[in-house]
Amino acid sequence: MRNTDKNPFGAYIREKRESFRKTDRSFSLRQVAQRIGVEPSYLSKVERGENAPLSEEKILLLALELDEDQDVLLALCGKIGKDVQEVIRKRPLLFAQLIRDLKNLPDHAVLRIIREVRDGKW
Amino acid sequence: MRNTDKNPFGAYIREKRESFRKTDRSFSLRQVAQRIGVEPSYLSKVERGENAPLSEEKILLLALELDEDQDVLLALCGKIGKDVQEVIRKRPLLFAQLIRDLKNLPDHAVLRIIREVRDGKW
DNA sequence: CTTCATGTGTACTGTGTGGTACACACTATA
DNA sequence: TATAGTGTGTACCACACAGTACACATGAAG
Repeated sequence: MRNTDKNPFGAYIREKRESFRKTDRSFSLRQVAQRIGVEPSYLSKVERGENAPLSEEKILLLALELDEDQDVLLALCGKIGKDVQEVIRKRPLLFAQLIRDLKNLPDHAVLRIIREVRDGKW
Repeated sequence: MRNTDKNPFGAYIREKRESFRKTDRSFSLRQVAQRIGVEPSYLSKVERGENAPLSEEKILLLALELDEDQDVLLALCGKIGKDVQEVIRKRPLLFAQLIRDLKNLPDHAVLRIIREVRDGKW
């Protein structure tokens, strides 16, 4: 596999950051890097997809910065939030199986379950 | 935290293996180690909780060996199966949210959902 | 023209992961 | 009593993860 492989995370956040930057000069790479707590050179590598992994903590900060969904950004990095992982690990028989059962359901069916759960029907 | 911390995985599989061993001498540490493809000294460290991580692949083999549930053994190691992870990463908005919503539901409620999904009601 | 901010290249680091290789002491057994 | 098998201690290893530190070239702004 090539060095700059097709991981879309870097390109995605770069685009998002630069779009913010058009109206807010505080969204330079350097300043965003400082706000999420990494060196500019490192964020640069991240944005160019140079196999520079971000920790979950930084990804969550970046999601706040760029007004993105945390779970989506984590997923783009191949990760899953620790809180979600913990839910599964505490009741693996239940949750691992449920997820496998839901794997092939279409979105609208999963959404229906979510709605029913939220309505407190359970 | 102490070196041999309170991770229960090692003690758990040791007990299980030794119970098998009472009726089947092929369940010595060495032979099981060979069957799952690690060095005996390493499995020894695993069983004594000496911070010796097993890869998912070996854990799944061990689950077959010891007639244990794969997801449960993985969970005891603080891991989640790659297949389950992939389901979540492919549709993070749906699944991460669903899991958080189900977090505090009692077992029987989750089971009801599983049953309904399996009955094809969705 | 200088000065400041910006993005990037290069080198380096510590910790965790997932192991191997081999020697050692003990035990069962034939 | 040889010897085969058993569990363990010690040393070592490669690679992934998650970065820092600093120099450099460029571009914008005063």
